[in-house]
Amino acid sequence: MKKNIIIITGPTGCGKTALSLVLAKKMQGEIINADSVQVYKYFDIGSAKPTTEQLAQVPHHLISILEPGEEFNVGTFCKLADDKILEITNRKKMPIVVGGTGLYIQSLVNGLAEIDDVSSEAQDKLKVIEDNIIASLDIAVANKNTIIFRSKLHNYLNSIDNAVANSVNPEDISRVRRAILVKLSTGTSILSYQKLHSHRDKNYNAFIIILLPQRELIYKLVDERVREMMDKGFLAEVEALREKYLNEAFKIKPFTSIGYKQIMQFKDGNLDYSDVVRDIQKETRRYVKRQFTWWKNQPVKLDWSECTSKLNYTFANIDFEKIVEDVEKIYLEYEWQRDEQGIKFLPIIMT
RNA sequence: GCCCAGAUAGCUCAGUUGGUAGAGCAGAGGACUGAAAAUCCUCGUGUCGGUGGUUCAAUUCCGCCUCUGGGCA
Repeated sequence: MKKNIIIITGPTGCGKTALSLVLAKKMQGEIINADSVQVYKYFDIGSAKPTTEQLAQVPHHLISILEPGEEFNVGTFCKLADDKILEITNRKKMPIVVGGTGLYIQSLVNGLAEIDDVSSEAQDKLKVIEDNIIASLDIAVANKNTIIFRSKLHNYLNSIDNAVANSVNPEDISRVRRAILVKLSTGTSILSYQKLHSHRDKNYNAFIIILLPQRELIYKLVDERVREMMDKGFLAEVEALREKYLNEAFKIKPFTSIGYKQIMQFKDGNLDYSDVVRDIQKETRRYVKRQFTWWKNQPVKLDWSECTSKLNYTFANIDFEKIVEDVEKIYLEYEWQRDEQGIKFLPIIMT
């Protein structure tokens, strides 16, 4: 029988942490982190990790488990989270997955195409190919951010895997690279793997609580939160990490995330101090927008059962105890066994 | 009070030798199957400050008015 899990997600800064603590205490839960930056050690302030006091209140998993240079991706997340869910369930506790990384949650619930890890040979080969492209370009455009570089890489993909090349935008370097790597490594097109999987499998009975603050409200919360991060010493945190990793920094993934990226640019002298806060706020707003798009369309696209309930609150006098009471009632009313999909979606609107 | 320069998209501005306009930023919508806080796609109608005049036609030329800078008394 499928295991029950509760998931709390929503845009950054909407109160997921606060809600998760209250819910975990009430339901004998343990929290599993589903945030792609919080898995890294030392990236604390900028990733808005729960504080030490908060971490002590309830058992937390998959937070600060990696050194910054370590590789991590959706696949790894799913494996680790699956193990934790099993472990927690065996302890007769409720697994509560909390985080804003939509892809992680989707993949945990719906599964992931089964593709072996790409070989290091494939990775080396891609590197050689990219270096050759760079070498063939004029110095002025010999940069991986240029359109010309990207279109040449896309041409290469087209030569080894025409079908994916047609389905991927040439500018979309992440997907172009991934497609090349899979083809080089396995000899099979990534499209074949994806077709085989097609998001049909459901791994858990998942009760997905999604916090949806009104746009203007969340933008205000985001602006405030960025200012708070600066007050808490965000600059110093990045400065210390920068000194620690120096020339390696460009290889370290969490440095490319919002906030860390801008402060690094500032420290390199490529961004004025007056623009740092403004830029971080702006990028966070855009990120929030992407998260909205993701969650707005995900249930329909993945054929999740429609939400039968919806909760509304005003943020000004928000009471997490009350929310948890309401949430628990809905959760208990729900009869998992009778639901074919095993997925329930509970939006919480905040105005 | 006088002189000069402005007033055009939410913001900063470009432009129309007279035929009702377009960039950047901000913003909005979307995609997403092992880098996802990543990566990428699409989207610009606004009394061209108000008013009167010249003209077939005015945001554009002329007059007056209002406001905003700067200068001189």
